[in-house]
Amino acid sequence: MSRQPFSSLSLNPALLQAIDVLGFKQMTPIQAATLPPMLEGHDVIGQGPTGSGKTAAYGLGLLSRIDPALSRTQAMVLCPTRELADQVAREIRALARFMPNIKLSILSGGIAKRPQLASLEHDPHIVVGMAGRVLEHLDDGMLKLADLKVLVLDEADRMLGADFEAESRAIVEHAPKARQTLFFSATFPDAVRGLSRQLQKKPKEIVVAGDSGAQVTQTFFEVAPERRIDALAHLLSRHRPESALVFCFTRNDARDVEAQLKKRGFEVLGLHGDIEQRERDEVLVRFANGSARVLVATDVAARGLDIKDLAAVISYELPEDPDQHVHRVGRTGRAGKSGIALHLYTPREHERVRDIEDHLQIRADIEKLPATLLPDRPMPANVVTLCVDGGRRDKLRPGDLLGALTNEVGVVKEAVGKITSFDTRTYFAIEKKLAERVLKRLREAKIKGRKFRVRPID
DNA sequence: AAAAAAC
Repeated sequence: MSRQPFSSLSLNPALLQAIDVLGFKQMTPIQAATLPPMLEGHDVIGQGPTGSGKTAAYGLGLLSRIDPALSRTQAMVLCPTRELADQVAREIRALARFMPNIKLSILSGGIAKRPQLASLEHDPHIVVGMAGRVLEHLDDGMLKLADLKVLVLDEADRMLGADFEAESRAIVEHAPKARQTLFFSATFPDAVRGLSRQLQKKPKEIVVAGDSGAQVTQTFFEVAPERRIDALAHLLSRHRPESALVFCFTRNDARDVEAQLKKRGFEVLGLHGDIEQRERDEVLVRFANGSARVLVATDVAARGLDIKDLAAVISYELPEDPDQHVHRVGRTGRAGKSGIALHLYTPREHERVRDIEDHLQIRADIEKLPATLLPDRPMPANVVTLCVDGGRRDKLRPGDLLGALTNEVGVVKEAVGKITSFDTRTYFAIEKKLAERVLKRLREAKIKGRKFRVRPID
């Protein structure tokens, strides 16, 4: 199939400019297949491999239908985790960068409602969020959907699965009948296709052949339950991936594995539902920055998260649902990059391997662990993440803060790796050997007459 | 079992 440039579509020049700045060249197959029907106003079911640009596809689709001059909520995206909602919001903001004054609000739980209420006072053009908090705002009458044109269910099979179905449906009830409804995911069980008939109108069904993880080498290892943690340490010590996301079945397991690995000298972060949201956000920033190379998580991290250049996915335990396995593995090998996936299973979980084989029509590569496992070889990180607190939003926006800091403190500029900004905070990744010096300079720096709080978050 | 509103 020949790849086409975005310019072959009748996209708004502001969007084409953003696409150019973001460095997107041609459309990916899922983008090329879903954008034309979306631009014509059709409902769409878009199934495409993990890491193939589905967010940009529906992001461009919904932004194309927004009238910036109309201060009403015209598009809404629902996601299954808070971290994913944040990421989707960042991506849409980046695409909307050259559109005039597009307002986007993130409506997720785990944080105070008050700032969200303020953001809803003048209706945002776009809302990205989680079903629960969105429903609260709808019930309170603070979020109004009378002018909604586009509703997106990201990870649609999850949003319409048993856990979220009722909430998703309740939200759809609040939306106008005349709307465009878009479903996107890498996986669509038949049951969800059935639900589409109730929520969508004559959807165009697009399936881009699922070579999810084509660039990922997968290997399965059988292990006795009592050797599981040793096997994990062995795999880490043996492969020493630049970064590794380790999946556990339960929060308890995730907490245990995190603690055990720490005890053995590994630098590890944890991400799961028992951790406070603020901490979860920081953990993800630190991991993405490379200030720890191992992240132990539950399936909260299984879907959608785009962690740049993630080298390895490791299943400490396999999920029961083979689709969930597809999503986990899809955290690596994104956008044509390569990756490895290593999976541990006990004899009694062998059936899960079979299910994966049947479901994905693959032959699992099963390898034996050596009788003698390798000694622990921890993987120290060579960067540190600094958090710069920019104070109140109305005083200084993240962009200004960043510009001010890099100008003022020259050393930062050369030392900075990745940068992530949230509402009032900016995170810098800095090489460890430079960190102390930079930290000192930043602490002394006054920008626009104000002092900033700077702290390492490691 | 996980996630998720919130308490």
